[in-house]
Amino acid sequence: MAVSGRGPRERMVFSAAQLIRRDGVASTGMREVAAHARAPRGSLQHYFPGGKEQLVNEAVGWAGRYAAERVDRFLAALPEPTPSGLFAQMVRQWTDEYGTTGFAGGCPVAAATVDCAESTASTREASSAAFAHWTGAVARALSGMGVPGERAEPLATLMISSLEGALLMARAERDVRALTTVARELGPLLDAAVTGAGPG
Amino acid sequence: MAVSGRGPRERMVFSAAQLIRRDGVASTGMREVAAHARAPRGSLQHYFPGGKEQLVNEAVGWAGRYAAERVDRFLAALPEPTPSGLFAQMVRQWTDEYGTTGFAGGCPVAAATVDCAESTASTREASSAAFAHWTGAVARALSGMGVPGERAEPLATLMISSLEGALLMARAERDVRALTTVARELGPLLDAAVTGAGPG
DNA sequence: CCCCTGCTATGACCGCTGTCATAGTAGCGG
DNA sequence: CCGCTACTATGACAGCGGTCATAGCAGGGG
Repeated sequence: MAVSGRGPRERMVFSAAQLIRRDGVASTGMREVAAHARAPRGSLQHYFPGGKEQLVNEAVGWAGRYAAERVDRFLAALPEPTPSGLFAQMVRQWTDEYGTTGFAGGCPVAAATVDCAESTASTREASSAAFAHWTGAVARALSGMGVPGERAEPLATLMISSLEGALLMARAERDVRALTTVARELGPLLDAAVTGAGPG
Repeated sequence: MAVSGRGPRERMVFSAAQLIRRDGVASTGMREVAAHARAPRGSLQHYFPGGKEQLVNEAVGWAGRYAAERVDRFLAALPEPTPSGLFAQMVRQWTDEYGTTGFAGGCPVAAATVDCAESTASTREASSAAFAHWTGAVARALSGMGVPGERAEPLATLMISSLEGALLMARAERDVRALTTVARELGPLLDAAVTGAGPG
């Protein structure tokens, strides 16, 4: 359950993301990352000469790419794609995890933003890029479903914002209530955008 | 700009919330809190014999009460209260701050959740209670505007989730775009609930 | 003056963290 | 065997963290 990628470098980035999303950036130690990845401690300074900052940034970047790729996969798996269906899948991924393995982890990008937005410029930029990557994937998916171009990105932002916030509440409450609520409440609004009739 | 409350104890709780929402829980030191509050270091173990955990929990509780009280004040200040108007005010508070003092801080409850949800049970409970307090205030406000009772809390959850998530994106991007977007996109949905016609 | 209580003041301790320095090993081309 | 490169192995260091121990001070009742 701990190690998956092939190379030690890849494993360390993956492990960093795992630990960060559980304990936050500051509480995650370099030695801990190496141990979790079953990688030698000496490899840290070899693969990440930029130190912890570099490792964290790569973990955040990996998380952003992973989230975007997940969106693509959800889209491909939907029999007949609708915005609400996609959002339901995105939420479902989390309710499934929380139902089976518990409420240990949140989103690593959120953790990096909270911990480093003010202190570490490069990490804040990595978080921003990760959000942009993710938002872009969702917006493209919406466009492909018939959502007008100028409404795709705002709706993608709304989806990701709601998901991130509901994740926070779900972890605090140890209950998926907030997640299922936002999925249910937002569904009709998202599907209504396919017709092209939007607000304001 | 740093100190406001009267007693040293109150000031330390307030300062803790300020520093936590900027740097996260783990990166905020006790000595730093005392200095920020212009309070003597020796008072820490006097007022907070439970250590950092107690101080953090009280800061989170304070933030929850403050958020709820803010909602009440927004409600009272609105000429003719609507759900979208309330949400716009809640969002506006943040866009104003980010416009004037910069993107240094986020929500202390979010920070505490990210940093302590898995490691410190009492802090996770404090976060949960803070969210519940806040959600309750919003739900009561919605009810007072004519939103049906069974729809008030889900919508309140949606509002707070979207706000929290947009806060994360705004800090990462150093741009209030996500905040204004969720306010604009969610407004019509919220106002539509006043008529009583809801989804599903 | 004494004692007690609320609060403040400091210094020390220990554990942990990121980082560096140094040295070692494995493999390989020549 | 040499030399080179990629990677690993440790030990040390300096800094900072929360916490504890101890002592000081102010003030008020008796």
